[in-house]
Amino acid sequence: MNQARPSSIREIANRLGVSTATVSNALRGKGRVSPALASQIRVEADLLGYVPDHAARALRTGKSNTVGLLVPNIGQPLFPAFAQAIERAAKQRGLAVLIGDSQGDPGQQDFEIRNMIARGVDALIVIPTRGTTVAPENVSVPIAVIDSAATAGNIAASDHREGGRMIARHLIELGHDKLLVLAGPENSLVAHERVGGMCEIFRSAGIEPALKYSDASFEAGCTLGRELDLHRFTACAAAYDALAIGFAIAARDRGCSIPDDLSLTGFDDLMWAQIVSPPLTTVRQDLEAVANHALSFVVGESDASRIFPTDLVVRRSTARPSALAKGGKNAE
Amino acid sequence: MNQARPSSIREIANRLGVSTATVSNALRGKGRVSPALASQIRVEADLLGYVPDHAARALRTGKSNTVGLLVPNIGQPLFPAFAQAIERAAKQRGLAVLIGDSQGDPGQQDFEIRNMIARGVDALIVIPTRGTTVAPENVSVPIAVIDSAATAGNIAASDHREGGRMIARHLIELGHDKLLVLAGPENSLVAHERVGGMCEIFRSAGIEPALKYSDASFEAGCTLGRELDLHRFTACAAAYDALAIGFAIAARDRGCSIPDDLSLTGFDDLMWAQIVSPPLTTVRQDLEAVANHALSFVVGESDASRIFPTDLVVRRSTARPSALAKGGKNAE
DNA sequence: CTGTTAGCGCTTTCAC
DNA sequence: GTGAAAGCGCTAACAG
Repeated sequence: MNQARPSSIREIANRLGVSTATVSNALRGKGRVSPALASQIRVEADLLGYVPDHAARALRTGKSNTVGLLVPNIGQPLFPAFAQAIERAAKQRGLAVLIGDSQGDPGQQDFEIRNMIARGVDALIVIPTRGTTVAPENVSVPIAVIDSAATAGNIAASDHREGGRMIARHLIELGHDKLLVLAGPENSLVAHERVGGMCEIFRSAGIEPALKYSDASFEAGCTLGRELDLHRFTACAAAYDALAIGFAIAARDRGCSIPDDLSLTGFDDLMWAQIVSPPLTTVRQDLEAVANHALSFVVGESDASRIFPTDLVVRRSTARPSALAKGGKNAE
Repeated sequence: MNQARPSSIREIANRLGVSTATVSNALRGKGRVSPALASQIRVEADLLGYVPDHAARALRTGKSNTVGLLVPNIGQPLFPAFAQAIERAAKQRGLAVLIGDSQGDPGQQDFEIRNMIARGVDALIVIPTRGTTVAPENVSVPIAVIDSAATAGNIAASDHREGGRMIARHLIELGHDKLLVLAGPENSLVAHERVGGMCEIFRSAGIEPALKYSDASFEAGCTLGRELDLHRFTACAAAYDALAIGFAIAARDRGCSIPDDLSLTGFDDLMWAQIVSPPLTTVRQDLEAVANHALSFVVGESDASRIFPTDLVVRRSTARPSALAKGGKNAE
């Protein structure tokens, strides 16, 4: 079945006794070709199953119609969802996505950036690994950094800070006043924004929350849930769903009931946030919008940095503190 | 910072007064170049920050050093883990990965295959969307299909059938005799293998399990857990972790305690299988090995189809049926 | 050992 | 409207 050499523009040209330039023009609707000839060429082209050679075109035009996407760790929740959103946005624009995984390693991240540029991507979309900065200087392709409003060079991100505020307001409105914040990694700007937003609101309500830093992982949440003195708090706000879920499991093992003894919130609205029991009150990002803007930027449709609103998703892991709502479980 | 045109092989050649061929040879260690000249060339090359032009090389050699990876839905658990394994295996061989998402749509899958080939990938790795076949005929690049031993043209897969047998043996050994099997989608070959393996063992033990087909999703598991008559069974074996987890949640809501009232097993060992309560007995695939073989195949290091063993992971969701183990919870 | 030459398949002036 | 020709940057024959 496989013809050794796929047919080229020249083959079409020869068979029709026209020039390659005309074929090229006809097939791309550029230049001026008589409608009759043009359609004749198109017919011949798909008769031969002609497919333009990508490398040749890229060499000639200097554009590969490919973008690189660099994620910290595709195995971690949320990044796949991001990748999917980016892929969709790219496909929509006729771009392909070269994927790279930094595996949480800043060195790998640098390497990948170089590597992708060497491979001729037209643009780069980078979700930076924690604690790294991506400097678009010294580099010949547009780079969109997706992280947080506080990140230098950030181009598209969710409003993590406002998300934090929403969570905090929600807890305050329920009447909570003894707050534990699982703040995630100290060097994560995203976590820093989320926690910063929460603390703004707590403090303006005259509450000083207890902050606990840790990894963003489920396991870290477990550890914290096992070790902390839960009785000192009426609510716990985590900077990541994974953290909250780990915390919930550990807390339950200790006989702490959520939300009766302690309200709990997460952040990200992972698929699993609605699955755990009780389903988690959390904040959802509009990944589609973020991805879309990142692509708009790198293809030059937009030149601004944008921050996108998030949604508070109230589920059953939050309730009034039991001291206020005596006898009424899950009171709204 | 950005020099408009990155320096080419010719620039190096001119500056050193040698030919481009010599530079090319020197830089790639091919042909014969005197060591002195070669090192001189290398010095000049990285002085100029020379980076070979990928498109030009691809055009000339006909190889892009890029593989396409096509997954059914990167947003679904397990596929990200796969993608990561493939990416690692590819990077190891100096290949980049162009990622495509079929979004569960056979049409998209076809489109993506064509598209990637048109983009000049050297090879394709396809995890087929349920109910589809990928015919490597009519196509000019090697394709490795990753699915199941029963899939036509499969090149690398886990031994889903033996995994099913392991689960079944484990349940039989515990003394279960009233079996419910959540069989997943009827048109999934992977599910079919898993369930087939389970049933082999159950039947040879004289047990006829009840089979329930459904989507592979968490939600489908919930529905089944809500609707089925749980008292008729001592154990439930699901073809997917997601299904098992959904089932567990729904069953618990109905007051059914796992594993006391009902043992439960999953399949895949998702990150969440160890997180749910109780942690799920399940089967783990060696994704790394599967990914690696798929890559070996497409680069021509291997020409065989291979099936890889799986591991039974026993956790706390399985126990002896309570009728046998009266008074002892979680008896081993 | 090193240089010359001839393209890979395409797009793009520029002439007709 | 159409064609001739140049050349993107690289590698692979072959000649010296």
